[in-house]
Amino acid sequence: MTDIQLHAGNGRAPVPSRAATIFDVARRAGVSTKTVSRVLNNEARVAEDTLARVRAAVADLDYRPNPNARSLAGRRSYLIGLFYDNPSSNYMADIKGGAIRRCQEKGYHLLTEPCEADDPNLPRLMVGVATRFRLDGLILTPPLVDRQDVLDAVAAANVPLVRIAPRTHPDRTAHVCMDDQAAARLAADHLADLGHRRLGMILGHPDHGAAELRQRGFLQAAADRGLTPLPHHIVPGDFSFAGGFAAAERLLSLPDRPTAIFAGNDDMAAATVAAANKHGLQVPRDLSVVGFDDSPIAQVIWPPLTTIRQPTMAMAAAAVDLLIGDGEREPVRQLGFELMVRQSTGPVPG
Amino acid sequence: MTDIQLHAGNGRAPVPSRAATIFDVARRAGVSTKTVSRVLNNEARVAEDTLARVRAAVADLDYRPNPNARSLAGRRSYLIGLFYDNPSSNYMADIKGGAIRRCQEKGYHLLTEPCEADDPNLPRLMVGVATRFRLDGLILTPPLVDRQDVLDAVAAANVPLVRIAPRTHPDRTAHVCMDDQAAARLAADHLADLGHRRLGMILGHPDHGAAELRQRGFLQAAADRGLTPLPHHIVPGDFSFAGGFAAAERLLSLPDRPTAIFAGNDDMAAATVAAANKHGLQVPRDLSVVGFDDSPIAQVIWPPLTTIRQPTMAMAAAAVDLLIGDGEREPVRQLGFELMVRQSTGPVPG
DNA sequence: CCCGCATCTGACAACGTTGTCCAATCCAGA
DNA sequence: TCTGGATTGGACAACGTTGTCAGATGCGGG
Repeated sequence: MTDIQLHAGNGRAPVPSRAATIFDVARRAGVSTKTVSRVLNNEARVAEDTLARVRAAVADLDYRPNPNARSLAGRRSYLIGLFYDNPSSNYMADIKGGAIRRCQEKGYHLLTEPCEADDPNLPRLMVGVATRFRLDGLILTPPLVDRQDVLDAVAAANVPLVRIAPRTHPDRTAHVCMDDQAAARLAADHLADLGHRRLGMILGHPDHGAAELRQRGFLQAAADRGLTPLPHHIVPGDFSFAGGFAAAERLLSLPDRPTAIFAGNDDMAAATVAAANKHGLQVPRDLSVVGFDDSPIAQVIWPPLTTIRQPTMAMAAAAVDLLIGDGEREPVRQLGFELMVRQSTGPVPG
Repeated sequence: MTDIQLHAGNGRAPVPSRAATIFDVARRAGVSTKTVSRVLNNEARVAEDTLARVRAAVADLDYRPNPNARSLAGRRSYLIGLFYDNPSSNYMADIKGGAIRRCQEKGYHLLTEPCEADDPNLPRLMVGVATRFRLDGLILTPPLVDRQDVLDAVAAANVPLVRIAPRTHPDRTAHVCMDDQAAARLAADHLADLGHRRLGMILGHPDHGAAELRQRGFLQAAADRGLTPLPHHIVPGDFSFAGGFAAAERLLSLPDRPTAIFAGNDDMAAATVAAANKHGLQVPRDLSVVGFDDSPIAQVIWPPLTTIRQPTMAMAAAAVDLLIGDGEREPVRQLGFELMVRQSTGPVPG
């Protein structure tokens, strides 16, 4: 794990009973508290040796500023809020994980706040939390990202905001996204390449912009191949396992059921595999399934899912970066994707 | 800024541009800020009508106290810290979900902090976060719960602590647990009842107390039935899917492979099912599998897992309750369990 | 009618930091 | 040597709440 031991023996640093304050540091360094504050906040114009003395004192005392006092006095809280209402716990686990990790790296903390996507009070609630905690920024995930009243309220309150995978982005507000449409095309192409001609799709939640883009890419790729999926082979879903299972059952009960199904996300793809098993169908011999996300679930079921790898953790990390923002860069990040061919897809039966 | 409402119309309460402070409330109610504070904190001895006036003012202004100021001045932060280093993201998702929900109900917030279980600096780090944020309490999950240096440091710093599923609890320190041993017995009984006699087990991570208890219960139940599992049918695991997969492969490659496997948790049980599929074995026809936890993964694979339902979310919620504590109750909660018979177990083959 | 004891209320000082603003210092150039 | 601008340091007031403690008020009994 570690390559060099930091301290010998049990010579562990003692845990101080009372945390050091800025006064302790100032006294030890022989400067005023304000100067310590300058050093801590990387303000310019602190003499070299003063800086070194303060740094040393900080290290000696293991001093860390009290975040409450800091955000009460200043305008920063070193806290980022993540609001979400997403049925896919796999997706959210990746989002949270990516955001938390990056926050830790940068000395920030993450406040995760589940909420109700159709709560009319959402703007008030979010702005309330943001202003009270002096949040340094807000991260929104679908479908929250497309609620105009929320966006307006957050903008009016002057709270920095980064949206993940928004449907619309009229004025280049900060967001992180990927090319869902191209990715869906790639998935459909993969199925067509394997010889499948009766293609089915389980759509995502209609409130998510990505759902629409994935559908569009799917249809586009099919059209490019001269295929026209049957209307009743395209069924609604909601990105949840349960919803996907019901949708898959409908598709698989059809007399002319598709030989390949593209599910709007991995949860629904896993549900499709489960439904196939229940119907005595073997994947990929009797049915090919492609998912989307490459979330943990993809490799935890059998057969492991062929899916589009979406860099979910990286997207969340990028969102944090944009918020903490060294400011200069473009407030938009588009990340890449990749088709992960595993064992849930195979040649068309017969 | 202004106290005149800016927009009328769509009926929704407007989002104020600047949050109201305790002064605004005090002025509106015609009392001092201290009295408002009293009301907010449910202190005794506030006259009925004063109380009503203040309550009304609070409601009118949609006032919520600034948490930073609150925790800077007082001793509470309305923040609870959850530290963890657990390989099962399914288990942790339930823990976090249960804790967050209860926190929201009680007006608290949750700070989730992943960390390294073998970091020698953990005590210092945890106490640091706790004192700086004035955390109202700490929740620890396995294997963190059994690090004596952490427990000592936290106790010394006088930070309330609740442990989830600790291995040891010498002095009745606050904790939430379940009877892992009895639950494991139940699982093994179920397999024996189905006629299985060649029982295998994939153990949990040795640093987790629960792993040991589950093993003990398993062996006990076997012994009660006059069965003695072969030593090489009991293989180490680590509660992760990957670890479980490797362990399952070892078991399934054996010439005298078990006909039923009890996995230390659902992640490893799912891995066992996957490994069986890979080896061309059909579950439950050729192999029965029992998991532990009833985490989301149990119903997301095919066949759905027979498993022990552990009330993980309820345990996390109980931990929050103990921390917020109306103080009076016993600082220990033991929650129940249940065998969920689904489709990964069946009669012994042949 | 006044006293004393419960009850209730309010002034003011923390809490630990940052922002504002002015003072001190340093140095080059006149 | 003096001047003025550039640079660095420090005193003090926020920030919004709670804790302390003394003061105001009401009420029953002497």
